[in-house]
Amino acid sequence: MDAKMTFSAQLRMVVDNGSLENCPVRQVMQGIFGKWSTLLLLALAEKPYRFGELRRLVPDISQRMLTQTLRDLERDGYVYREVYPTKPPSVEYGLTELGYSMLKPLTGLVEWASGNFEAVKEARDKFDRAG
Amino acid sequence: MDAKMTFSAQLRMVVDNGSLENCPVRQVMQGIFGKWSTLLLLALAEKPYRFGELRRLVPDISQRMLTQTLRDLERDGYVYREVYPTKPPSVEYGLTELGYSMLKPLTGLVEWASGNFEAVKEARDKFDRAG
DNA sequence: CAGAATCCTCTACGATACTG
DNA sequence: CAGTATCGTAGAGGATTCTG
Repeated sequence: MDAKMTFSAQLRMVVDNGSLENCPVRQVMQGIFGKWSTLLLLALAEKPYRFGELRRLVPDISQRMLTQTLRDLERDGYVYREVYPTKPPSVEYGLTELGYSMLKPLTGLVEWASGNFEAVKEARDKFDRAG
Repeated sequence: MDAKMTFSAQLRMVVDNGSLENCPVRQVMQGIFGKWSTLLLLALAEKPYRFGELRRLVPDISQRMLTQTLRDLERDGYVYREVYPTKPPSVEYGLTELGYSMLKPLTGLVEWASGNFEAVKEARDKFDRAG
């Protein structure tokens, strides 16, 4: 894909393709924008982790959402799942090549948010004060 | 913010800060990841538009969500809102400096999605076939 | 034209309990 | 240890109607 495409060309990529429900770009974005997806991808970017380790790394995720988000990330090809037949079983999760590839632009956004959240907060406060 | 921070440092930025509800980085990301936010930001990146023009550009957005999403983007400081006292009134929306600044990393993600949605689709199909 | 108000649906997410 | 299964809730989003 041409990295120099114009904004309007990008907009068309996202708006068109029939109905929005079927737009592939939107479908990909939806998979990344869940409440826990970014967090887990960042965690796995460091090194592979086991299920229980991820729970401890992200303390307020529920067990249900950890399972489900990992499944979704695995389904989209960002994360692999490796089961070791020990007793009790241990399962390792890690990023795939596609996952690392996607993480680069995602990290750009995280870094922007880290560097600019104060400006956003100020804008919010100002907007709320203006009533 | 140091652009060279490690992934674990980024993770801590997102995980820590007390409870996740209060994490400023997450709050910023949430504002960008809505169903319509990215679409509207891309549209406004080209040039300022009026309310009705945006409706036509993004046909399947409901009037309610267009209003609300524009309000949210304005509140976070990404979008300005300019009212012209004509009859009937016309309202122009456009990106602020902060909006353009944020759009750069966001565009990186959109371009990644545009270039890789087929790989994601293949991963999904393979996963679903495996049952 | 650019919205506000109202009502409704759907699903993402959480809490809890149970299992190979 | 690494999950399933079930139930319940809050909020995002949609459809419709009304207005300065």
